[in-house]
Amino acid sequence: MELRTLRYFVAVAEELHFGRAAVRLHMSQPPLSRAIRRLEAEIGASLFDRSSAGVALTPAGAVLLDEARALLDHADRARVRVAVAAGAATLTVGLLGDSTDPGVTRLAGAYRGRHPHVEIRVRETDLTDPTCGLSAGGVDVALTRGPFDKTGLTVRELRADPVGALLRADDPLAGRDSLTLADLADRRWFRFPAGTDPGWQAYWNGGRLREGPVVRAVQECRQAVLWNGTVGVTLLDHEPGEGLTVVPLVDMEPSRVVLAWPEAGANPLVRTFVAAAIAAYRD
Amino acid sequence: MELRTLRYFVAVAEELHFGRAAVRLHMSQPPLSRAIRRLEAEIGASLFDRSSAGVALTPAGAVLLDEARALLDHADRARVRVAVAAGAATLTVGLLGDSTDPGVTRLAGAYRGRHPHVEIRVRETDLTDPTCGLSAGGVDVALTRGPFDKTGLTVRELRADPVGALLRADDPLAGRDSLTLADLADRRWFRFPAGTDPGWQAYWNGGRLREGPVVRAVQECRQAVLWNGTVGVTLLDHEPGEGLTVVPLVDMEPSRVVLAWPEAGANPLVRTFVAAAIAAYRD
DNA sequence: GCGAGCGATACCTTCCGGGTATCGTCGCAG
DNA sequence: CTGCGACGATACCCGGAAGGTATCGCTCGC
Repeated sequence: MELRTLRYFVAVAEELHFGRAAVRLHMSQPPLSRAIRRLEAEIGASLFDRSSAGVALTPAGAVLLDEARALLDHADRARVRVAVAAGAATLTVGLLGDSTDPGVTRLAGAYRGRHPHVEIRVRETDLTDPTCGLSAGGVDVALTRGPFDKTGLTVRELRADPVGALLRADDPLAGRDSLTLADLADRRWFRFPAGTDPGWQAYWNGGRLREGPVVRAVQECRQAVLWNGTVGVTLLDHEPGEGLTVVPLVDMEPSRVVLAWPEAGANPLVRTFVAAAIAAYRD
Repeated sequence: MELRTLRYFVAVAEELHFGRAAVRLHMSQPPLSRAIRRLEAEIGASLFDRSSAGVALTPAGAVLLDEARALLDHADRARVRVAVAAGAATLTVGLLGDSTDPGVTRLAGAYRGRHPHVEIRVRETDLTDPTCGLSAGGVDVALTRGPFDKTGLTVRELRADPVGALLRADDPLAGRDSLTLADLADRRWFRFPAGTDPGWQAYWNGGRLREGPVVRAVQECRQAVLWNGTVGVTLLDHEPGEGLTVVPLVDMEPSRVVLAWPEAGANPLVRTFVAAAIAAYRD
């Protein structure tokens, strides 16, 4: 009954679906099934009813779910206390510049509530670094958006937001209910400066690099759209700003809010932050 | 920071000596050192000061010791609660017959205090089965004495008691301060019935099988000594009984109180019982 | 009746946790 | 001051567990 196994169990118990739980755990389904079976053997009781109707918790499983959550939470708190005792109780969170996501402040607040002795520093970066300083160092964990080069990083998706084209209100396409990328194929798109992560750049360009003005921040993007009709991609629920409208792009991947942190050598508090973030975004 | 690693850490922190901790954990010293180093790397702080003067806890280590104990205890309780929910909250403890060890009742009491919802059944056996019914089945864990055939069993030593020869008070050797096995080489020793564990039989015969009356219980042994001067081996601090004395045997291994349980397929509560027993015997 | 979905099984590969042997360092005794 | 013993660290090896891919068996809905 190791903690890792309990994390597996909690994932399955919450998803009530081995496949989805495996995705959440970044592993494939067979070893997860096996781990749960071993856990059941060790506990001496079956934890799930697997029927054709789906997966359900047994009474013993329900008890273990409570216990496992409490135990994992306890472990997280223990980690933090040790870090505090070691004088390493600072966590630097990288934040994607101009983010209007209200979850961020709620998240930081929730974390401070759980672990009041940890000092959280937020470092905001412009749009040209989707890792928010992770690759440059000095940042322990980044709350940002994909996609970007993941080598050396662990990435956990928190949410997916549908996106749309940001257009001038007087654009011929501004009145449409929805658009496809083909509708915008011959437009100018804004670019990021040379050296920006290619995957990130390509995403905001709807799949391929195109010509257009170079910008670094959300405000610059808006101005580029206003000034010369450059196409921008933005979140559907963003307030577009004066003179601008947003039209849903039906064939574009949603923008994924992700948490990213170094695979190794990380600040030990990162795990606790990740856990808190996942819990906060679950609602 | 898995639970197993924390158990390792607690052992080292309590022994303040890697070698002894490794013995206690039934492993060798190098992997233990490595595990602790990995834990320190993961925590991001050193937990021990290793100096030539010995091993000492750092402040962070002291905090982790508290946290780890609490966490391991929490895990044990969680185990028990799940077992209770699964309706498997019965533990059958085998006890070596005629044991006068006062720790046993204290132990059962301590366990009931920690885990009041677990029903403990005590099954007492005579001296001919040192595994107290473990090998026969129906017993989850045995509180007994070594040595015996350990195949398929895990054995944990709790204490070692010095032993002496049990002699009639009017025996020529009864007045001696101490004896060696050589002093008793030509005596009759009691035997156990055929089929009794050979190592066990040999131990109480001082190393080799000898001729003598067949007995099954402590009272029979005493009577055999009284009736015909047969030699018995018993604990130094046992009350020998009317007409009998005990003389220390200086060249005999002490008698070890041990806990034994099946290596696999065990009742999941066994681990919690073992933990409680070790804690109770530590004093 | 058949395909899709889902958990279980089979089997392979990799790596971690365990082992033994040995080293480096330090205190101590002769 | 030099050899020796104690002790933790290091080097290296091996078996098994944990992870992966491919596939099966069952059930359900169309």
